[in-house]
Amino acid sequence: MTKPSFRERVLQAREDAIVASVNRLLADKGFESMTVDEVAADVGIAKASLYKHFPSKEALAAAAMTTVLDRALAFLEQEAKREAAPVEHLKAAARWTMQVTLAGEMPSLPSQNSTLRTALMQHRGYLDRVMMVSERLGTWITAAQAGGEIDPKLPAEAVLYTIYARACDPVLPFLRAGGRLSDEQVIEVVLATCFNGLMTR
Amino acid sequence: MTKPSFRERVLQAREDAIVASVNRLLADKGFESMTVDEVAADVGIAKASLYKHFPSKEALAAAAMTTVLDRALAFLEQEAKREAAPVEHLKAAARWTMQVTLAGEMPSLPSQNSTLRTALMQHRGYLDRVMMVSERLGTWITAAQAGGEIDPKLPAEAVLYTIYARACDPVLPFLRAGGRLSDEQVIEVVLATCFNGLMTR
DNA sequence: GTCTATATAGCGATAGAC
DNA sequence: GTCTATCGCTATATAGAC
Repeated sequence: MTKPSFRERVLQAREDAIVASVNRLLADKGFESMTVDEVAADVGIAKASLYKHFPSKEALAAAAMTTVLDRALAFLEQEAKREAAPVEHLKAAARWTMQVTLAGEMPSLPSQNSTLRTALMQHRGYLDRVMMVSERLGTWITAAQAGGEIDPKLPAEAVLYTIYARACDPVLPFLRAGGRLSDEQVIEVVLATCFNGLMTR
Repeated sequence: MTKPSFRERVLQAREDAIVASVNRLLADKGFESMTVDEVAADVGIAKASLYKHFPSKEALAAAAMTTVLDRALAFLEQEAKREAAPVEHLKAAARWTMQVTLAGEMPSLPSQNSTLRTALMQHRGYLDRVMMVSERLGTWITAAQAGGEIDPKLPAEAVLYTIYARACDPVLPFLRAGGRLSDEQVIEVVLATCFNGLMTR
């Protein structure tokens, strides 16, 4: 790990700017509707220059998703140090996810048979990070089910997917559009329905 | 309401076939990835013929969404005749929605700033049906909250959106892809997490 | 690596014959 | 109303000068 040269650092900064733009546009319009021209315009460079950094639109998106996963891993690492019951860690993870989503920084997953999906499935860095996040959450889920906080009758993978799904929950933007709740209130409502259910306890 | 001629009936049948294809393709790939050429090929007619029936791709999708809403209204009407607690009606509605989704017959909503979304917002028939479905569910939600079955502290619109959101819950296809659960089991698991929450009761 | 300019392909929509 | 053929546009991606 040698010290990066000035030239390398300015290049890295540019790539960070690109990824940030992609992240936002991806969250706002989705992969299919986002165009490379838009990204270039948003970053403020020529489209051809983009392709010197990333070989394809899919690679662009994959870099954005990978970056978000790195942010998630950083958060989870901090959260793991906190003293709390496993289910509280899970709630914190879901809350973080929804905060990122409402902040417009959560690139929407490739819903179905997209070219992006096949590209991601071959992207080592992406898959590795998904695995790491899943394992971190998985240990909390197992512990929470063993302790009876999370319903032990639920398949663990169902719990995992349910938490993941908060990242693209359409209830979040809908409730915000209603205008009667602040972003914080929206998150607490969805968090409550997620962990407590719709029915009265 | 005069009896339709033979010619009218064969035309209606063709439009039904078109809508059915659109419905499936929309559920499978989403609006942006679905192409009009695909629809034409799937129906087995020329693309130009499609445009004699529907003036645009958006109109095609709107017709599919409207048809699904009609199916939903028909189901809700039957469900309303059944003797049951309000919350049971809501569960039945959510279950029906998920069944349609897993059957590949639920056109995915326009996630965000799509051209489809603006088109739907000007489509009278679509908006009317959304209103009717929302009102039907709304009365059950109000009754269930008054009776204390659904948590009265939750905003009614949050309950409504949460039930709507089962139509595009990514947990459904993910759990199915896991291969360890039948479609019926997948639905019951998601239904349980929706109404009971992740935590043990 | 950055730019301007262009290649190439696919898409929504239409023209016009039958 | 159905078809074949095509328009017009936009998108991803690249060539080539600097």
